Amino acid sequence: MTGPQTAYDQEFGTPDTGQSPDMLDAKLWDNPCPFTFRLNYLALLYNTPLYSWILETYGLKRPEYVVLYSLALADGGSARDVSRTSGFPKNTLSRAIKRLELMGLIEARTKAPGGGRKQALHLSEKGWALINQTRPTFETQEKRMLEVLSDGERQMMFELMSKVVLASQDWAGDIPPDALPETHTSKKGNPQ
Amino acid sequence: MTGPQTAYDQEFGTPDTGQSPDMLDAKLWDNPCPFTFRLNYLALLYNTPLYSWILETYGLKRPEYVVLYSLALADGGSARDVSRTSGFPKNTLSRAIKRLELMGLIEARTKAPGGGRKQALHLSEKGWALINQTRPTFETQEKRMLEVLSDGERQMMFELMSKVVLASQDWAGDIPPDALPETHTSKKGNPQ
DNA sequence: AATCTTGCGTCCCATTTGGAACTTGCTTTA
DNA sequence: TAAAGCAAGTTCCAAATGGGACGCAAGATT
Repeated sequence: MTGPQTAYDQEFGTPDTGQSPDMLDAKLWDNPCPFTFRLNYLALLYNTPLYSWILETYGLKRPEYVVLYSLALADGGSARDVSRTSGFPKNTLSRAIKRLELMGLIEARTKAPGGGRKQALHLSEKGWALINQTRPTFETQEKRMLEVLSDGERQMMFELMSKVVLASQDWAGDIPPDALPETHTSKKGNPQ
Repeated sequence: MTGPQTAYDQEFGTPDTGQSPDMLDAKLWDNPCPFTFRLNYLALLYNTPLYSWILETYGLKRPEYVVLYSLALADGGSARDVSRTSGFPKNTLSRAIKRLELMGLIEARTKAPGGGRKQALHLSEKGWALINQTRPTFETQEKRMLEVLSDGERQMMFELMSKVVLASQDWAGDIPPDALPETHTSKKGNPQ
């Protein structure tokens, strides 16, 4: 379905419109993808302030902090593991890890630089300290975020989200070919 | 790329540690922030293939497509509106809009370049065509994503997410000062 | 009206990002 | 055991990104 619709009646000449058609409302209530919009929007609202706080307080960029956080949860993990569970490409993480090593937040890898095969990474004493110092803030933010929900609702939410994640094998990875509106019928054109 | 194909523990011949940490499991089940991890993880799995498909098929980068999608939902919106509802900074959107205009996907703004005040943006005929052609794929992906849930569960999920979004005023924006483990003064608490 | 204030859009430029090719080393196969 | 295959990590470099300063228009204040 493609309702081209305009969710909000379009004004033709929007008269200066002091009140623009509240785009947020449109995205929330008139969106063909209401779920994934909420997903992205909440992630945004959650991540942005936290990571900018981390940056100005500790000088760590997001991929760097993500590595620390990941190792705190799965000590001995590899760069590849972090990549797969966080979405950052491996070269970005390679850089991040190099810098963390330099800062003494993760233990120096014995493997000679030049890249070997899977390298197990470990937080250093300092790395653990930083995580213990910062993680509570992330936790608190998540708690605040879910404060509107009752205990039962939170539980339900958790179960539903888990269910979707666990089934992600079924839908993630690639676009279903039959969903594609003519990817390459004729290379040029899309003659509509 | 985002096709995690069971590449988990392939071997446990790791010399010393021996354990294969399975970081994904740790992040799912051992995370102090289980909700926001799922949020980010699902957003990642959803966005990545779609936007890379858009890029190779139509040559539009993510901020560009986001502008189109936003206008399709709220025609006449401004760059600022898109920024606030999508999280991209305004200069990134300024560039995106310029390019879309150049490509004829949004109607040329009358306002002289040099920046005026709020400018209402509108999709062109071509812009609508592109959106009508692509939006179904986004929709399908969302449907596939939620296929594991029953109708009732989907409904519940939708309501819970909406509730959290609607209350976002209460928690978004800034870190709660009392949650901060001492930003720069004497440090106390949270040792360990 | 004159002036101040606010806030949108643009430009400049240092920094960051990520695709692609490469290096290295484990694993498999013959 | 040699050779091929494959996957983790690194490097290179062009491109994208976003902070900050600026210009400009529409309220707000007097």
